[in-house]
Amino acid sequence: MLDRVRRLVLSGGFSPGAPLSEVFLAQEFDVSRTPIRETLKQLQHEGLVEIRPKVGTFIREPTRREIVELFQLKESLEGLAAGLLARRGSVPELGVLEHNIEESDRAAVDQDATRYAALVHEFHRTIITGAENSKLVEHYDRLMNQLAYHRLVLRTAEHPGRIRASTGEHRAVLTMIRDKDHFGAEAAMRNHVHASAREVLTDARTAPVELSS
Amino acid sequence: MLDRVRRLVLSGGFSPGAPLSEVFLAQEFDVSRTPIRETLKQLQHEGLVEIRPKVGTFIREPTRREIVELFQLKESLEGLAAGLLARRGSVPELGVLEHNIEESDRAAVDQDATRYAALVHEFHRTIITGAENSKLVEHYDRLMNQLAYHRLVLRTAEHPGRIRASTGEHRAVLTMIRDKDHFGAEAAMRNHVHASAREVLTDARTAPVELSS
DNA sequence: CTAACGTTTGATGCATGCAACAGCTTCTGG
DNA sequence: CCAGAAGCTGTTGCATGCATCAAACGTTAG
Repeated sequence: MLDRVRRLVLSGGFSPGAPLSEVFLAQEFDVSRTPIRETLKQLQHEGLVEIRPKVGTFIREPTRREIVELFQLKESLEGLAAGLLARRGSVPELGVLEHNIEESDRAAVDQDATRYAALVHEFHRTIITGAENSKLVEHYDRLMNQLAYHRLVLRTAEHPGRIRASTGEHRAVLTMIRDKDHFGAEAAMRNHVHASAREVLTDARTAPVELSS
Repeated sequence: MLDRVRRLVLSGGFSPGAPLSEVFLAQEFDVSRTPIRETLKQLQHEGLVEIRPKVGTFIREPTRREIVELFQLKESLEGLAAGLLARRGSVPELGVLEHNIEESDRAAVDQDATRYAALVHEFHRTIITGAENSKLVEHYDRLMNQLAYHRLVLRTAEHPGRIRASTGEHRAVLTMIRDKDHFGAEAAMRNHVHASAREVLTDARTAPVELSS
């Protein structure tokens, strides 16, 4: 139930601020209001919706400031993941990551933005899960849900210049992991996420952003 | 409602694995099962309890591995916070932190472990909130809830040796923040959390721990 | 015309009741 | 004495109904 409602919210079918009536969702999923209510409370806890008591539930649009905050967190968490992965004894993910970058390159020259975005997502997620820290995965997922990934990133993926820079940064991260340089891997990943965040934030709107330094 | 039940769980009145019956909690707080159910679902999402479908809700004891994972995250998040704080233009928290360390020193010489632990907690929390990143605060709170702070840390605070080392590390962090050395502040904080985690983990049980490097 | 007020409406908040199921207990056949 | 099955019990899962309240609307006095 939770996943189904979450998917509905993240699908983008509703514009931010749109009301999510309990009775509507109940009819939509053919259940009673009770399980819907439980679900909405959890989604509120995830930051995806806002429940105004006695009024209703609304899809939450993160403010620009919150997006900056989320990217700061993303940078930290992904850096941690890359470092942990580089520290592991054997890293069976290396092959997957290598293959992913090759595919990404191909998608880049084909200008296939959708496929490229999917590959980038897979690259990052492979590193997160490869860190073998289940709590990190939980926090990361939570983070990415709030970032409403698709809306922001898919738009960015349409820029060819960004595509090239991104695969280069991915290669840098991969090299550090292969060399078991956990300090370098963390730095490379943080640099990559930082650059990517700056790109997304300057692209998404016109207002200037200070992400930090 | 959520806070009340959470406090009850964190109070330590129930041993890990103890069942949390909905009807019991409903009577305890003099409400019906419905709001209790909603609350438990959220606490499950926070990782504090485990809901076995059709069976019941139980207080969740994190495994040793999960505690290690949580400390890895803690190190990363607190490092981020210290760095962000050091980057801020003006840092009004400096006075509070300075005062806190002085009080901590006093509590240390008095061997007042409880007061010392409270001050340490306040020190860390001041830095977290001082980073001015609301999402970071959310994730941090979530993290600390799962760590069942009191149980692990209060025990550690009883070691005088650790007390002295800890205030020293606190001072190092504070100095870096005052100097606006965000790189150093992050490193100092991570070092401090790492050492503290190692202390807690080796103290809590007898088994050896590899936190990382 | 405007501002304040009462009314209406639509939603949530919660209590309650029933069905369904996991796990334990007990009974029975060997 | 033991293994397996049947039922028993306590719990959750969910539907439903009523009370409550916020916001919108219309009404009326000034």
